[in-house]
Amino acid sequence: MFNCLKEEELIAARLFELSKQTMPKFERCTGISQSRLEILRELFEAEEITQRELQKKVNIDHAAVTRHLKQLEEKGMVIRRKNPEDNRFTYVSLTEEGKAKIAAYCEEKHRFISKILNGFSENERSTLLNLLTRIQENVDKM
Amino acid sequence: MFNCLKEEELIAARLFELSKQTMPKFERCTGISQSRLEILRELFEAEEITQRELQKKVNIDHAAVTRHLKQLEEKGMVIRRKNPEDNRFTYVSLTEEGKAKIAAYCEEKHRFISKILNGFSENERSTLLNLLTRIQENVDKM
DNA sequence: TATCAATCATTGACCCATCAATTATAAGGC
DNA sequence: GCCTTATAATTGATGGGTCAATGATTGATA
Repeated sequence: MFNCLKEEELIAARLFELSKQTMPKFERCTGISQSRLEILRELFEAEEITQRELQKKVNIDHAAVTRHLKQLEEKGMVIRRKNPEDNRFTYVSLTEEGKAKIAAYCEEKHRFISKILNGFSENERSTLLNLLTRIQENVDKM
Repeated sequence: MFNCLKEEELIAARLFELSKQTMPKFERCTGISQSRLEILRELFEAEEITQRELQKKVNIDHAAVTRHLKQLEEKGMVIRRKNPEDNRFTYVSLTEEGKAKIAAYCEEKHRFISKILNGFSENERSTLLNLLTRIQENVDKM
């Protein structure tokens, strides 16, 4: 009746199901959430970066970024300081301790992803990446 | 250094990004969350079903199911009654009002999904579905 | 120069998910 | 017939996300 069994619907269902199942498993396996690890990785690559810039890169809400950083600061992984030229901006950077910890997280993440894509050929991987990228483009347009 | 630029990592990043962006857009476009709509669709197909069975089908936590149903009940879309043979179980079913509303939601969902998969050929869709299914199988094994 | 608009960061209110603990009921072994 | 065990549902604590409102600072302008 609702015509919900078409292939399109199945794809959407898979995508949804996949993220629903994968997110919590990722956290259990790696010991950190995907968003938080993404933040740390951006910080690692940027050396020092504005909170605003960071927010644009990881693409989650301002508020969520603020809260992540606050917790990371409490854990001693991150330092924040105001831009002396313009007090509205705050720069964020990793502490040495923070940098040291990231390696292990990335290692776990890497292992996790390999398991998920187990059995995929080179060809299949690039096909998949291509298809996902096109979906992403469609979503961006909305 | 952390070897995070491999294709595998890009695929994982896309998948994550996709779900992060799609979920909120889905809700804005359709007026309902994916999980809640999934619950309603299961109820529609099952006529009457145990909360436990429903939980297994939609594959979210018990607690979340309870809370969804409570809200759906308050909105008059759902009715719950205890199994007289075994009071531990509670049956859930849609009200007439609930049934009436689902059609519109599914319509919106359908439109949304079509936009997301815009430009995909029949072939590409089945390839994608196949690849996603294989990822799902890998995730299930973990 | 005093004010208004723009920008960044923070906070509060809310939604949805998880896990762990609790409650209620049923069933089985002694 | 009681006590342990198992199962369903609920509740509480916590984490992560959104949006909307607020604060703080800066820059432009009348």
